[in-house]
Amino acid sequence: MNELVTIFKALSDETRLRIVKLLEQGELCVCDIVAALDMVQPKVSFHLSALKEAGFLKDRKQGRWTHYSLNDNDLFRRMLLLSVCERVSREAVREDRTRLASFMEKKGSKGTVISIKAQGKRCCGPGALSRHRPA
Amino acid sequence: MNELVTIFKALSDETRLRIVKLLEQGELCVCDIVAALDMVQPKVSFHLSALKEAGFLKDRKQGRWTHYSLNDNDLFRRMLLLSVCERVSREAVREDRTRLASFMEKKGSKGTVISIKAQGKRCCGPGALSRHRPA
DNA sequence: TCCACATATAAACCATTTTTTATATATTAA
DNA sequence: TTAATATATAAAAAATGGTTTATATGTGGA
Repeated sequence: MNELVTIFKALSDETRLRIVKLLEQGELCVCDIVAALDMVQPKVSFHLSALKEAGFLKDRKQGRWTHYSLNDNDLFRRMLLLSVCERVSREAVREDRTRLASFMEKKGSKGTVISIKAQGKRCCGPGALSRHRPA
Repeated sequence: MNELVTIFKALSDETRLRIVKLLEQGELCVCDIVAALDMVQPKVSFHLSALKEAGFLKDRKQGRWTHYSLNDNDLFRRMLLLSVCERVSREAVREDRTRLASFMEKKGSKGTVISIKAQGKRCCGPGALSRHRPA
């Protein structure tokens, strides 16, 4: 019962739903999410860790970056993530997407990028992680 | 997005999951639930209203009693309720069931019962509301 | 080595939720 | 009408959750 409570609690916060919706497109590192949500980094880390504790996210450490992505190991959680992505309108996260895109661009042009093969890990939704996604 | 948060918030509390699990068997009035959970009545009313606000319950007023039951109008919520009932173990609510049963019996023998046709409204789960259930 | 960066964690603070206690409302029975 | 019962609501207290600010940790580059 406790696990169930943790699962639902993780999804009962707007910021966390926005994070899920962002990750629908594929993995992101913390600084991407910080830019997309336009929030301070500890706040984002707090919510990421709530989602991770509940089993919704996995992380991949690489150098100084931590990349988070939706965790599709468990069918129930996957179904919930899918429901969330379906139900959070494109409109609701348009600005997040805009900020993310412009942050990505800035990173690209800065030349501080380390080249990584894009990893097409996806949990749900129609799109696929397509962009070349270094940090 | 707000509605989604409300939905998940409603399910992210142990007491409310216990209530859902109790109502799996069919409608109950507040005093039944109070007895089953062994909690004070305003507390139970508070949680019932959270579940109702989120669209998980409907109520039926009859005389001095309010009978609550799972609301199966919406497919998404129904799926969530089903998931909850599936995942909350029988063990986890055994004592609730025991207290409920003995409360029912007491009511029955007290003779203060008003006769109502049992209503087989069910949302999910294998059992059906079978008992003759007045308040 | 030293510095800058990405992220995590801790502590203090603020906000929301839950619980308790008290009381109000409505209904039925006497 | 009065008393008893079932439930709801309100206000205060307690608990939990989220945000902010400051700092720690770990990594890679100069």
